[in-house]
Amino acid sequence: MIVDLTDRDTDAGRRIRTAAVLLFARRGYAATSIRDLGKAVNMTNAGIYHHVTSKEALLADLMRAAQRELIEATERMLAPYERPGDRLALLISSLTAVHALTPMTSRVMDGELRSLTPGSAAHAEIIALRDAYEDHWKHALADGVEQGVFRVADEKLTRLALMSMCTGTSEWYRPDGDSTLEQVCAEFVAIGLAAVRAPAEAFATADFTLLPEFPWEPPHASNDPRPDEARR
Amino acid sequence: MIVDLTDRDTDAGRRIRTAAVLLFARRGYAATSIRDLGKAVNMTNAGIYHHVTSKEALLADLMRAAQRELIEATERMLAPYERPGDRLALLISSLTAVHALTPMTSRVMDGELRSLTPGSAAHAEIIALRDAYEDHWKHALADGVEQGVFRVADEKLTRLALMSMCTGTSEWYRPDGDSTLEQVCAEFVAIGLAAVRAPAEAFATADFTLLPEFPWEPPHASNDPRPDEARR
DNA sequence: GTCTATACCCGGATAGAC
DNA sequence: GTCTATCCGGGTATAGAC
Repeated sequence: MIVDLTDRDTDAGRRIRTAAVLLFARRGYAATSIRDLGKAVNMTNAGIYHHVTSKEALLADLMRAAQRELIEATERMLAPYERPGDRLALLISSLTAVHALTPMTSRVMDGELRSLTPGSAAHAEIIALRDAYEDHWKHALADGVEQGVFRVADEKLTRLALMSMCTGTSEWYRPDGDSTLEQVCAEFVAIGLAAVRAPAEAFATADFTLLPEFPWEPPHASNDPRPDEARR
Repeated sequence: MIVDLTDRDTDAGRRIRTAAVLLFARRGYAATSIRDLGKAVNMTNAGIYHHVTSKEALLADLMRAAQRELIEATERMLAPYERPGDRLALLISSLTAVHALTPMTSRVMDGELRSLTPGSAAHAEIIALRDAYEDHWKHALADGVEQGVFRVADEKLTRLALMSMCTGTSEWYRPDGDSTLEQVCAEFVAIGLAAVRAPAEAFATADFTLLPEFPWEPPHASNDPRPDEARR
């Protein structure tokens, strides 16, 4: 569809993407130069352009792949389930887990949409993908309300509140923190189902092996995320 | 303490700060140039420097003032209350209301800490202010747990989850949306108290007249926030 | 208090050697 | 596939006229 692609499946390509995700997540896209990227992978800025058509195309590629994988993983998880309570529980725990386990990719995905030129094909494409993902949430909530198992004041408000809670993990979750990922997800599912006044039953639990894979996500390291509060 | 101040209380100063908050919130600090700022207030870039010592000092000033006002407003609200349930309810609804009513300032406050040079006095100062604010949350949760009125798996996890929910409103809340601010706050308080397993009693309600005032916050306009999804 | 002009640097991106 | 060298625009910030 769009030929503006970046070098995949080569070793240099992967190293560049990994460095780009790290730098874009930490400093932001606008504050990261191609020269910074070059330094991070021991190349000159000109070398980068052998693997990348432009800085913006690189960002778009990362975001496109991340959004697509999130959608596919979500659909893999939801497939066997029909009940809105199960589907909402899976949406909450999978979104939480993705943000906790791949915080750098998630931060780029959630925070750099504004860096794509408005009106460009890439910008429109990423928005469409994000909307396609969010449709799963809209439908789960609408189905639950329609079937009378959810009681909600405003579906949009509820959806956005729960999504904020889930995506927030990319800012603070640490694998060596006080809670395991399973505990975080269980807690968030409990909060979410309480928010829609769903009766406390047993609902589906996320299978983390179905999560998307981002081969370029840098390892969950030292001071990231929130390097500014490492001392806590 | 720090003399690196920006022109306050003059008309030009206010117009510059208003434009800066708008641009920093929309495009990000790094992607906003002093020339952009000049265009927005009908000045050349050189004119800006008559009111601002540097771009970074301007950002620091905005963040410092916003954090200070948030802290002061929070303390005004909390003052009459002792019970952890009341205090948590007020923390939730005031943080939500501030992010909903002054989304641009809030987005800068929450998202641009990384744009202050690490190690600079301003960077350290803003972190200290943010920590001072978050201490109110820590104490409310710790007190509730200690007094046996809250039951919580991990206090840090709970605090960060609830704060994410509250701050998220700066990304999606619209005054002309389906819910009033009072409804949003009430819903979030209910979710928050459920998250700490607090018994359902009557808790204090936020008095919005005690909220901080940001004289530079641009009016809640047309497509902001989330200009990319105006069509929804 | 705002302008024009300018210093100086760094940004994205390309050409062409090796 | 990576380099050096280069183009050119735009960045922050300052000097000095009005």
